[in-house]
Amino acid sequence: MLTKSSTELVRQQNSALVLASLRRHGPLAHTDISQHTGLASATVSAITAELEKADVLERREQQASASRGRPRVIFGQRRGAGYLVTVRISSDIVQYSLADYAGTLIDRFEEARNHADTSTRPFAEAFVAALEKLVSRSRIERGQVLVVSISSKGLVDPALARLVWSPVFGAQQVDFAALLEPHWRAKILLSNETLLVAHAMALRMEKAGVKNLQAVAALSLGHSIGLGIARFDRSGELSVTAPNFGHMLNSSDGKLCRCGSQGCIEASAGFYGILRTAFEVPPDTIPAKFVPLAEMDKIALRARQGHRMSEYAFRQAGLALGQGLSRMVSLYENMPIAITGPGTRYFDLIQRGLEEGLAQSQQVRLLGAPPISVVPEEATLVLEGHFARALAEMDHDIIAARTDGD
Amino acid sequence: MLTKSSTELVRQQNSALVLASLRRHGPLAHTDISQHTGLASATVSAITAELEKADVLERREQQASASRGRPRVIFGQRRGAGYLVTVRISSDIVQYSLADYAGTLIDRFEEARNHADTSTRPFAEAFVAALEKLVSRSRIERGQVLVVSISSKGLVDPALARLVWSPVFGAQQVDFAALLEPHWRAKILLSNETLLVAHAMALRMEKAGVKNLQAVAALSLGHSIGLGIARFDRSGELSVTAPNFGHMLNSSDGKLCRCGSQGCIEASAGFYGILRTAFEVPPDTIPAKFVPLAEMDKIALRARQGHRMSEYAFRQAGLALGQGLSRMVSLYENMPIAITGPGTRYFDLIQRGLEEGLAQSQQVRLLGAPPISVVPEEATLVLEGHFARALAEMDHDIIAARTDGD
DNA sequence: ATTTATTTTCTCGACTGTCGAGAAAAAAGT
DNA sequence: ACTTTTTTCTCGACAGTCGAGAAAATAAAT
Repeated sequence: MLTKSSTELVRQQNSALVLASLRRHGPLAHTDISQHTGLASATVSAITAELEKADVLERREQQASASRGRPRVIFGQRRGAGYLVTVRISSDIVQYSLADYAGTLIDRFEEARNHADTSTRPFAEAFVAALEKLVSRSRIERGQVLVVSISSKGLVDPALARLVWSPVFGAQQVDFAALLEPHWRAKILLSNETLLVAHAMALRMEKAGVKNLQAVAALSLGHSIGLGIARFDRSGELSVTAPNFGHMLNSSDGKLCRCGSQGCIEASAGFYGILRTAFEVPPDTIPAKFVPLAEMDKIALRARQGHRMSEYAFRQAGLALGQGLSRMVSLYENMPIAITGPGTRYFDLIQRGLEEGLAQSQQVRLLGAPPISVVPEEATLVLEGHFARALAEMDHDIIAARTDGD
Repeated sequence: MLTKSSTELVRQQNSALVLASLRRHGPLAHTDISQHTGLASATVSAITAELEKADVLERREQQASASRGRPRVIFGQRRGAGYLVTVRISSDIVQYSLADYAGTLIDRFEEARNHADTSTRPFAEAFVAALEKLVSRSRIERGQVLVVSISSKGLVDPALARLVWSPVFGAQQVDFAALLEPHWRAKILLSNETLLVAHAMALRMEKAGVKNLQAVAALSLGHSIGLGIARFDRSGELSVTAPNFGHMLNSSDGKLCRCGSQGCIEASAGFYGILRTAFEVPPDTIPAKFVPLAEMDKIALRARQGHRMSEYAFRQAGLALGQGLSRMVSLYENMPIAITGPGTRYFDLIQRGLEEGLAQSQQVRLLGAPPISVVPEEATLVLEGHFARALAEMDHDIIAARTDGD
């Protein structure tokens, strides 16, 4: 159902527009805001005045005025207007970060994960304690943290902030909302890691001035395989999803996946899948859950030296990925694909198979293969996505609160 | 990029809301409009008055007033405010319809297709002539036709109104916009047929009061395989797409598809694919382009009587469909699936394989199989979709024109 | 030191829109 | 004829955007 509009909503939308343009371009003067948003100067005045009174924006010192004329007043997000916490859960570590409303990092630390421990209880306790440590170390009230943004690989229920299935905990669900509910007023965002990568890539490409950008996909290669899709919807907003790509059915080849199904993409293209093929382990057995990168490097070295089975394993991985991506573009549309993750270091070995797999579908033959780029620093992208999403969420919440607040 | 908002846009949105609620519920009185839209009574007055003056709405005779009190004034779309033409291109016939702005059918006829003729030229000429016939027979000016909505199976470029790939013309593209450009001012909409089915199903389910409806998929079974996905986006608007599902890669089994690729879903589940398997024709040959329904009925009969290879052919078709659908829900989300088309009459033979294919993916095992319903009358759904989309388009255009028109 | 030019921000009135309340209209019941 | 009931219509208050021009604040020129 469509919803009704009103003059108040107009203000809300335009306020959001102002905040968004400050996010995109950094602190700006009145004139620039007007230009970037298309709003009339008078409107910008009204909005900035209101946001300034609400302690959301603050005036920044302008740099030595190069030109003559009345000096510009630079507006920027007020640092103390709120804080955000990001939690990046990866296979071996958990990284906690604290940042302010302007997006500047305040504190960050990592904690090692205990692989042997597959139950969620100790993890949950460590998680709550780490958050406590984060705020107390920086002398921030829990109440000032407006958003906690958590990311993990696996299948996520974003609405309920519940981890449905993850490589680490399997089907043991983790309910983050319930964990923080009692003591934290912050909004909990739980995102698939590769979703954040896709989000960050979309923003990067938009900033780089890519024309007619409709959608971007991110593919993460590692122990597990992740896919994120970011699409600009009709209203120009970015809507991102993390499909269950790694465990999408690839082929009825009987390769057992650690999820319990057979023939998942990950069973061919995840690290353990590559290792299994390279060592000719029977496809119905699952090798060690976590394959050390050094081990993968060894296989890659052999493959590059011409060892047949190792080469074959990587090519099969590429094939599974290419076929999966061909299905993705068949079901969505052609879009640029960014490949990240530790697996990118084997891209030379994967590429041929990947292209072969892509070329097998009509969509690709008709409209050409999607442009593929390799962006190794996954962690950076994940953090970029965390910040972008959390700050946008804060902006929206603050604006929404303003209206019905007083 | 977000776009700025203004008071005029508010009026536009709310006018659209009023027109949409009239579409959904039929002619309504002031009070009902206010209730359905959530707009204040005064606002409804302002909007209806404006639309009435613009000859978009008209007052209808109210039925014998059952209750006392001031009699209601019923508003409805004015029939003559514009006309729409729908063209349904199927494998054997082309159906042309003419309807008015209120959505009532004025004229309809069908023309047989010549199968032997695979060039687009004669088709294009017949198409233009049929449209001419449609308006002249009903004494309507070409200029009064505001939308021509065309549907076909195959791959479509909705933005350019160009048929990119179709079962009939293959890669020979048909540019409908160019065909009508010189003489028609109407907006040309070109949609994949199953996209319209998905749209219609979404509206039906919404009307039936299904709760938490996020998305609906329609799967059309016949000579070719089509899929439409309708999703309600954040703003509550319905956005529908027609992925290239029939030619999505299913399996590297070498089955040649008529599109030239190998292993397409259609190569297993299209009528010719089923026939090929049933008759044990080598998978690298393509049987007759159009398999008569009578022929398929015969195979189905044999299958139901226990003939192994026929049974197997249908089960393989189901398997390919089920695996494809499992990929669809992996890449999108779980959603109700409506199956239509002539192939539904063999659903009993397909079902087992379909369920088997679906169950092979983690997504389905984790979140359950999507609810599947069978809705045989495909043509009805296509027309429903045509009308819904064309009328919505007209509503939007009329409202948009109002603002910058005077 | 004062004036002028320039650039930016701020302010005012006109306009468009929504909303709530209550007046006006129009029919049925008494 | 009067009352009741239901619905539509109208009015004034309020919220928002916009264009134009006033005001502010600085550098350059005199």
